[in-house]
Amino acid sequence: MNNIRLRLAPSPTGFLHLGNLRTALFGFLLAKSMGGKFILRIEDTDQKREVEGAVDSLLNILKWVGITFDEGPHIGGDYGPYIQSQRLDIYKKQADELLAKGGAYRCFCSSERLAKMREEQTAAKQPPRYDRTCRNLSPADIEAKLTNNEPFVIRQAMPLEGEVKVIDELRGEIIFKVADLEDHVLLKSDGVPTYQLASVVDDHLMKISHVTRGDEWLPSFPKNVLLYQAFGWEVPKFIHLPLILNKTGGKLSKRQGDVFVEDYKTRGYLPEALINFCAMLGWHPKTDKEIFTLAELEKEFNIEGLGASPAVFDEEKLDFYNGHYIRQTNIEKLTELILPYLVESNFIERITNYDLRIKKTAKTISLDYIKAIVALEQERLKNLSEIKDRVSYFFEEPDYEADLLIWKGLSRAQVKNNLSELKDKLESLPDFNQLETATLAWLKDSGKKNGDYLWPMRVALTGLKASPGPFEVALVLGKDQVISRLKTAIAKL
RNA sequence: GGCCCCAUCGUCUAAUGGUUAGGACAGCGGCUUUUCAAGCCGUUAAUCGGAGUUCGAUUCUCCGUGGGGCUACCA
Repeated sequence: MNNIRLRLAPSPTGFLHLGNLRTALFGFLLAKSMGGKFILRIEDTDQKREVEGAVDSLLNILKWVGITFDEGPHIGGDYGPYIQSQRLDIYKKQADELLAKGGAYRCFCSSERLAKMREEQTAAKQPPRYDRTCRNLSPADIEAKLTNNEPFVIRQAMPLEGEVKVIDELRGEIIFKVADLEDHVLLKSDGVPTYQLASVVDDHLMKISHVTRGDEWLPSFPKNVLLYQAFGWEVPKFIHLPLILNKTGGKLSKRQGDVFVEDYKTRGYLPEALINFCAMLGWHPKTDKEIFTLAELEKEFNIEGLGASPAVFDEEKLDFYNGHYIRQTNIEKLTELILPYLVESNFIERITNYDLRIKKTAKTISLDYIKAIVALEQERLKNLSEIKDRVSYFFEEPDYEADLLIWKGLSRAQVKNNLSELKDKLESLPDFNQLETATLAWLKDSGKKNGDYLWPMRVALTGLKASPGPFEVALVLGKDQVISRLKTAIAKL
């Protein structure tokens, strides 16, 4: 066992979106590929933004895509508790220690004063920054305020001059001037730590070896490094992952439509597709291979393949992956996945588990009937929910304009005649299961053109411009339905 | 405004101080064919701009430009 440990540290403030999923995935894959552990830690230090049930939904959706943890609030571990709100005493102790070491100081400034200060700074075209008033308070002053029960926060005391060199694994060395760093708040006046304190303390105490986080944290990276140093702790490796952008190059947000993983799930995207797609967004293997299962990624993922530039999320490529994995799925499983969509769109109802019937006609149908339909659509679907727009004709008589029956170059009368001939032919078939070979042979022998008969037949059965082929549809529908629909079509002409 | 990050086909990306700048998605064309899809074959399309280093820069440096992020007692 090595000492590689990575963590996912989400705030329970809502649903997981695609960007978070990718961050989670990369952390997980990095941990697994290096033979390390992956830990879940809940960062709930902002009680105001917390959303009820967010942790459960997060756990569910991660489980659905296949991301698992070795330690976390739901399974325990040697470094718990794994929920920050249950670690308040730890942060308090560490903050006091830092106070004693001189790496931090108490600040008694009121939020009113701070607001006014920032206002003045902005007006004077100065960067808004804490003016360090309380940094130079005498011990006597502090003692007096303390006995007076004045509320205070604890701020990190940044070095006054020089620069900080930090190393990001993807970008290399980044140099910050210490003068640009603010003495930010570490511990709020209610005793709850800010992210800056809690994450550093926890990453150290939980022995995290590689910190993966979004690159929106890059500006506070030097402060974090300084904090590690002030504590006298070793700085872990940092990997700041680039953001995912929407097609217009902006930040992913719910205003742009579906960004939550849950949304993709309900629209019928498979976890395999989401995983493969996210993995290729910012990571590339050494070869040209672009199709990867989670298991393969767990072996082949690496830091070297990671890029530092932001990536635009392209749903067409996701569709490609999803179509691919839908085609890979075996028919039993696919049927299982698609059944709920058929129920939801009121085509069928489930009396008991596999006791199915067509809703409109109350006709009982078998699971095999659904399976046959799914088999026909499998190679056409880009996502599961599309099924509802393409298979209505299996559950009700199709409704269409008579003109649709007419194949190019034929007259109405010819089509009508062709359909009649075809109907007679099919009716007289000794074995309906042989309809394809029999019909094709009949057309060929009598010198007829396939399209002149098969297009009208297909439309008569489906009512659609585009659909699976007439023979496959006919076989699923059964002889009686086929003859009946042909008659309906003939009557239309 | 200040600080920081990023920059190769429309999109995701590969490559190296010397390549016909490669692959994938999308697009387009073809094959197949009763439509659609799938599959196969082919094809259009890119190194942000300007200096510098160099025999040679897409690659290294600088300056622009563009995009993004941060700038809270949020994460």
